[in-house]
Amino acid sequence: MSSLRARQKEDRRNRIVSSAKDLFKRKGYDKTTIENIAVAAGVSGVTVHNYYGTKAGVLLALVIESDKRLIERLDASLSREDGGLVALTLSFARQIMEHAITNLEKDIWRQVIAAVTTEAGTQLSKAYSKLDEQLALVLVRRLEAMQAAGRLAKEVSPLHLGRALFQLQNARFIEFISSDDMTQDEIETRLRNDLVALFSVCADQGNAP
Amino acid sequence: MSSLRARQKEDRRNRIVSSAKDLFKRKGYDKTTIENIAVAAGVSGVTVHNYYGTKAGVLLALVIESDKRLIERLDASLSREDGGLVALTLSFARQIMEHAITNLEKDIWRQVIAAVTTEAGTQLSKAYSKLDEQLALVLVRRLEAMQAAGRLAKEVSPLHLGRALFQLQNARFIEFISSDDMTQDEIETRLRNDLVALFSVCADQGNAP
DNA sequence: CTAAAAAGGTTTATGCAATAAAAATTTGTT
DNA sequence: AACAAATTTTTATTGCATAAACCTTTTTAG
Repeated sequence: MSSLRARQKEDRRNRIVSSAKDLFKRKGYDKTTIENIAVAAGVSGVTVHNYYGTKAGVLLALVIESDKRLIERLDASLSREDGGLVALTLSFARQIMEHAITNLEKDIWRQVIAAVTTEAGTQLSKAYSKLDEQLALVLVRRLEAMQAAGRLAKEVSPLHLGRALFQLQNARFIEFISSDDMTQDEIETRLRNDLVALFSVCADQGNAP
Repeated sequence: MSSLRARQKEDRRNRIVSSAKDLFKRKGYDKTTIENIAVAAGVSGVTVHNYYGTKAGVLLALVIESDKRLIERLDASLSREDGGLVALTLSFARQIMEHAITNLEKDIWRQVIAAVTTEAGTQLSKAYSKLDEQLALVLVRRLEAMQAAGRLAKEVSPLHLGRALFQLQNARFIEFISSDDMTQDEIETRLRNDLVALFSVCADQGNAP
């Protein structure tokens, strides 16, 4: 059962987040104040703080929402991808960048990245990290499918490979949003270079002296 | 020639940064105010802002100093490393983590990471990124040496491989400082898993359908 | 050597995020 | 209907960040 109180709270949360999203897009992150958000949502500024801790917290909540949708779309879309590992990873990266820029400006994404690290340990930050893990698992599932289809050597660990590829993609994604001048194409090139270089190393070279 | 003005300015910069380093270590980052730093350095609070823009800017300046020293030590130390790629990368990662925790607390490093992304485009942020590039080049030089010694296949690009390995290491480093509970050993394990998984993929699997 | 000019720092003032404590309101219960 | 509990709003404070006016000190030029 959901009491009136619980429903009202949920309602306020929704109003705060959607007001914030609206204002962030219209006025930019820096120019919108917590007070602006509070007024638009019909609550007091302190309540916004009580709910989300910081202004960045509100932003994080909003990003988490839209990322959940991304994961579903990505999972469906990548299953139609039938190239090699490089193509798969690049497609993965491209869709994430696409999703990012269609939703928010780069400078707002920079705030997101910053918030995730400074607020490490908070609920929202953990929730965000969890989504990252789920994104990595989307990749892992594709690798498992490839392995089952005999297009990936048996001795490779899909889990570890998927996580590694995700880390690499994520690092390049951060590079992408860190500069307004950086284009998607340039990032794709860099990521491709990473992958080609790594895959051109054979296992025996990696380990032995 | 350096005019009196230039020398005075340099002097103030030094006083600000060293006062800040001292205070950050003694009181922690959050507890030290810009005003504290200013008083300790014998300047006004606004001057600290004029010089470094933000409190995080002062922190960045201080980190850049100590990172320069790291690069030199790392370059020397890695040249004595004679294992495979995995061993090389792990040694690289270990020394960076070691350097990080002996200099500053994890929560201060989180502020550093956040500052680099939010202040993207500023002088200090660019300077930091440049150091990252130099760190990557330390790795690249080692790979070139390995290739020359015939311990790395001719078709591999040391530049691209070095950058890829650096990105991976850096992503795991950020993971390391993002949680107080995360140990160096755990990060090493994760990085090793990344590398082993990536190197177990052969070039033909990576590309073709 | 002195006076104007330029450079750079300080003072002063304002806006906003973040936090804490007290006060007021509303919901839930007996 | 009145009381108790939960939750929000009010009110107040600290500190980061920034802008503008004001001074001091160094340079430069006569």
